[in-house]
Amino acid sequence: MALTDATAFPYGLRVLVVDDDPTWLKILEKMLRKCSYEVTTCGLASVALQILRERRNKFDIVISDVNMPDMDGFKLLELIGLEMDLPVIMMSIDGETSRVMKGVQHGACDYLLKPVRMKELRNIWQHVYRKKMHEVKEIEGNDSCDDLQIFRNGVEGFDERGLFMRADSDTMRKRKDMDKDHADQDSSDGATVKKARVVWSVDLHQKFVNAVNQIGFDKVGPKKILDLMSVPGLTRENVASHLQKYRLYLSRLQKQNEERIMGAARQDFSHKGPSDNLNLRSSFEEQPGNLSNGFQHSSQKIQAQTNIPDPHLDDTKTSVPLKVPDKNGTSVSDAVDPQNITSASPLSGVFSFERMPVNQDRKLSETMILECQSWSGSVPPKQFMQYPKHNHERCDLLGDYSCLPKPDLEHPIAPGHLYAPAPVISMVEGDARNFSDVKPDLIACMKSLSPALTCTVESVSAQLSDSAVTSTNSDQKFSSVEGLSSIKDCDFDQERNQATLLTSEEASIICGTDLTWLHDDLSGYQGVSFSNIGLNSIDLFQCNDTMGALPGLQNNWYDDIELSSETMEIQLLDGGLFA
DNA sequence: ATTGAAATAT
DNA sequence: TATATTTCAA
Repeated sequence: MALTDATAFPYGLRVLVVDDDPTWLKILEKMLRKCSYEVTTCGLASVALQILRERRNKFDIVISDVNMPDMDGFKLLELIGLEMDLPVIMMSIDGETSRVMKGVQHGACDYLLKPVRMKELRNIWQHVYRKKMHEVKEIEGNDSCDDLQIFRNGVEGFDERGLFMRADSDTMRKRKDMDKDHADQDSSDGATVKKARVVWSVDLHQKFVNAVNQIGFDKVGPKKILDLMSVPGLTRENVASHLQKYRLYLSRLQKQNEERIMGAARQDFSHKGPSDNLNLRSSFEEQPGNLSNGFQHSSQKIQAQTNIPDPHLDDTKTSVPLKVPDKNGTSVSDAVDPQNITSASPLSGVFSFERMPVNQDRKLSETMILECQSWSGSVPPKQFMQYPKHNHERCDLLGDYSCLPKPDLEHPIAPGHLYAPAPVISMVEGDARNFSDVKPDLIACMKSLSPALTCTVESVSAQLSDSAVTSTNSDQKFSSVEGLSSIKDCDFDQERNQATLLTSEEASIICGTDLTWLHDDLSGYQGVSFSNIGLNSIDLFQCNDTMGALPGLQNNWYDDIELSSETMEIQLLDGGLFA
């Protein structure tokens, strides 16, 4: 009942701790303070007695070690019981039964063994409670009130001061800076106040994310984050807790993706060797729970999620990454030096994995990006969609054409949406040849999957969402092309596409359905920092085979079968398809 | 002193 | 249940 009820916890009970071991004294003091007791310490039994005599009625309970150099602990116990009738708790390093018994017999109300647990200390108020209860009953014989009430009255009668002060749930933190005038009400008596719960608002989380990204995921620590966030009142523990949750979240995402990838691999390539994997897999990100609940049906704003490639399946031979830009070179990434990023520029600080060990932390950085999209509060939840529940089997490619997104739905834009309409730069015509040269494996794979689809990859938009982008920055884009052979080899018009041809890192290719591919071949890139790139879509190929016949087909690679069959747009276009 | 993990609490 | 806090051991 009330004894264990936290609401009955009496803050501010005055405890005298007696122990000749200064270390223990310190530990106990700290723990007791944490339990919101008022603590006085002393290292000698005789001194303790003296203090108690001098400050009669200034203590509610005594905790004393049994072994004291100057006086036998039991003697002290006896004297205290005799002179001031305070509840005394004995403690010792050993739990010898006879001693414990002796302690209890001599009037100890409890016997604690070192090391003393927080929980035990937290509960010692109950002894005061019991004692008081006893007194109250003796005096009034009144037991009609509920225990708690009696306790409160009784203990408060002990002393004028309220002993049950606790924090008002909401404003402990605010109080810090705003409550200057009547700050005495509950803080003057030094009673510890219960910590207010920190609510990780979107704003706060954004700060957190920014800090994490600035520090670098590999060396984040609660302390550093706390410092960077510079939020008054926020504690390291708060940050640590949040970081814990954050990491949990990221690993969950990663796991989901891996599972999905594995599943897709089994389904799509069971007949092929692993080397045929083009590691251009995509899938929708699972909804991060509440973030998107209620948004699944806000169709047009749905943004397909990034996929994390499975490193194990990754076959670097089949995908030719962009050349790794020299860090000291003139790559765009130099434009924003993560080192120089300050909190004043929340946007620029988002991707700064510069010093992240490339291969080890790839997953993390990828996940980071995921996180940025889905976890960051700045991203409208509606851009995410729920992973459809329907079967994940591959649909027949041709059969799927009918439900492929219409061109104008290629880049669904919501008002205030993170992604602005993407200017599309068409590549020079007649690149099929080059495409084949570039990506023979891809072609082969595509052919094997569906001959009709060969070379129908029309437009690949590179896009990488920026976690820190707020609505006002909705045009900010990260763009890059990767997973494809060197762009130059493709006869890609460098001049015309200069803005989008980022020699970048951590970029992703998004197909028309806004799928983002994160590629493992990007290893070596760290620190995405191309902001302000206005283009977010690049028409890489114009392999004209089937495009004419299938005008509605945009950016649906073989790998998108699953995806395209799962997009909301498709559901909209063909409502019955996934009913 | 810090940290991550686990136990707890709300 | 999810999320925040606290404890605890490394």
